[in-house]
Amino acid sequence: MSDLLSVAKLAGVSRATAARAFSSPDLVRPATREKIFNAAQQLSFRPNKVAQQLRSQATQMIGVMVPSLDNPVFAEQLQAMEVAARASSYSLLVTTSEYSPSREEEIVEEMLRQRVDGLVLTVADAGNSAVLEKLRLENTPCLLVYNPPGNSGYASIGVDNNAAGADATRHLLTLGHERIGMVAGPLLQSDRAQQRYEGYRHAMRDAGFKPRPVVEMNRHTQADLASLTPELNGPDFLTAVICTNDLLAISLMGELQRAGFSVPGDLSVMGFDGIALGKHLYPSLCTIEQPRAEIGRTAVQTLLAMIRGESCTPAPLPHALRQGESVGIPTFRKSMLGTS
Amino acid sequence: MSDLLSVAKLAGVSRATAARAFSSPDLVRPATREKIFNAAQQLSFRPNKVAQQLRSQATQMIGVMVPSLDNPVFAEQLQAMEVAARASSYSLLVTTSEYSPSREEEIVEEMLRQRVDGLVLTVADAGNSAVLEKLRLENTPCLLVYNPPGNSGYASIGVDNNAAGADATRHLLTLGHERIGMVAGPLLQSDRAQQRYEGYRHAMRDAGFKPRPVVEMNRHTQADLASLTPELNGPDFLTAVICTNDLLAISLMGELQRAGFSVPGDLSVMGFDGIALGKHLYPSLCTIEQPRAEIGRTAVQTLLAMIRGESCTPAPLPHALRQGESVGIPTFRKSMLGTS
DNA sequence: TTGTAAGCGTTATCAG
DNA sequence: CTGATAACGCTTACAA
Repeated sequence: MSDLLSVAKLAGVSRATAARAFSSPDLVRPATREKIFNAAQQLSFRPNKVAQQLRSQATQMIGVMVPSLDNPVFAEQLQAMEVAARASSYSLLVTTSEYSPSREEEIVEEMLRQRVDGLVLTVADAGNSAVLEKLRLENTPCLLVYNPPGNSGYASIGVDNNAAGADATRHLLTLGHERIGMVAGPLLQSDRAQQRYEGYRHAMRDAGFKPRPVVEMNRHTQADLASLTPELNGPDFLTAVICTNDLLAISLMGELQRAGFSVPGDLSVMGFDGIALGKHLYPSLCTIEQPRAEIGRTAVQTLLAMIRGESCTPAPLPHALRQGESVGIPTFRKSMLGTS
Repeated sequence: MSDLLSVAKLAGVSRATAARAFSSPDLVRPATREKIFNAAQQLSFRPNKVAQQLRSQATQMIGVMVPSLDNPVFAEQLQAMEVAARASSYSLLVTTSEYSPSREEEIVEEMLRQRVDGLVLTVADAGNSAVLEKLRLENTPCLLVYNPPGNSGYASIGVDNNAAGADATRHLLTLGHERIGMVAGPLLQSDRAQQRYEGYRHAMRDAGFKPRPVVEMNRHTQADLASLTPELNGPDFLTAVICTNDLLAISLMGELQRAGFSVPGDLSVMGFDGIALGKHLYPSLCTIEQPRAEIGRTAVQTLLAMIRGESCTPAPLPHALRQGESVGIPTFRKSMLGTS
């Protein structure tokens, strides 16, 4: 591949002049500029970013680590980040940690070696993270996404999970539900799920009801009905559940219906995240919508500001309740209304 | 950030020796090696990949371009690619084209400047693509994913879309459907959708039925019922449809049910892709499953082989019919069975 | 306006 | 086994 020097030679100028023709075209006389561009074309010259990066000590690359792209929340966030980054002529180096702390460390080390200008991470548990500890000693700007801020000393982009969990709960309470449960994936692997649970407990207590223990599933994205069945029977059976993410909620709805339960007739189901698909299902998924695209965009913009040396403390982004057909009035209420 | 030279100085050796301690440890005496490692630790030295890349003229980075990460097919493929790439110590530079040919060109140009070792692309239409034309003049290895091979002269990883479209159709025919339609997003933007349609036509004709024109939606991932309604009424109403991707199918099912139609009672719906979520819905989505993870993995491995200089012609990967509750026996058949 | 020359942090070749 | 030195392709003072 041809380089600047050969372009310069062919154009009959020095390497410096050729370089300037590209980086600051107005510093070079139009005539010579033309000669240089022509030469470049003939040689199909293409500037070498690696060399630029080495020389300028900046890569214009940002390192992104998410737990898994199999969950649309992260994919949708990444989609937005990519668009935002490209708009500022940054590139994205993308990795997935598969929720494993050891992978997290390898990945970050690798990205630091690559000299990314900054990092956008979603870690398992920001309050207790080896990677973040190590990163504290570095001076590469770093920003969290989805992880609750506060636990870690790092800036974070996301919603107030605690408040959002409470909002979800209150929505169900308002409809008349009292026996509300919470369904989560492996809890220890998700600080945000924990916060959502806190919000739930808070709202339940405020309303005078006893919060129940989390029903914990083995996987983050797939509910298994058996774990929930006990809560669906007996005198104290649930009339509604909140899942800590949409995939869990969707698969739970499927399992329930397949087993002959009606949603929301027998059980109201709420999700959390607001992935695009949820709107199109039937019944459509009632959920707390995180502004995934805005989160992605804001993450990029905030990180770029940090890279420029501006210090900034991002505020939580607003979540929203998305109504959906998967939630209804609890059964006992409906009959009361019918007979009153 | 400290560099090799400062490590060397602190260890009291030359830069070359320090370098060797890392790249070929057995070429340096254990004692000095230790000194060097200690010095590196003290200075928290971290090798600079950018410099290595410049020097070695290889980045160990592969450039990936997909249309959009909002569609789980691409996200799931990317997830697998990332794992496979990291296993071979390659990194992924990820971009989205948003189905826009002009973006496709910018992106590829950018990646070539970055000197990625190879490219994995999913383009709108491989048979008629400016990017691919341009790339033909370059010597950066390039591999397509999902795009049908043959049209472009580029190797491609994916299933045989034609055969898969025919298989889908035959599945419905076998169940007794005769009035089968096909629903697609903007056709011109997807060579694979076109091939799937070809397969459908072929299978219909083989069975002695007249293929119908595609019902084309405005968006790739969201069906709108109004466009389909005409086909659902009249004497010639459809009993089954095949959608060119799962998102389309899922949203169509939702719309139908919301409008009071039963799936599959009034209309059987098939998808195409096999995204993970489809299995968990109710009714679960009957679809043609593309082995997304295997596609991602194979793409990486094939590209790495090409980078190593091995020439290889990948074979199409096998697709599979995934049974699902969204497809049933056509109504007129059911009543015939009932009264016979 | 253009040229000269010194790096950016590695690695590889060739001597010692 | 170790050291000096020359690239890799570009940018940027500083000079002319």
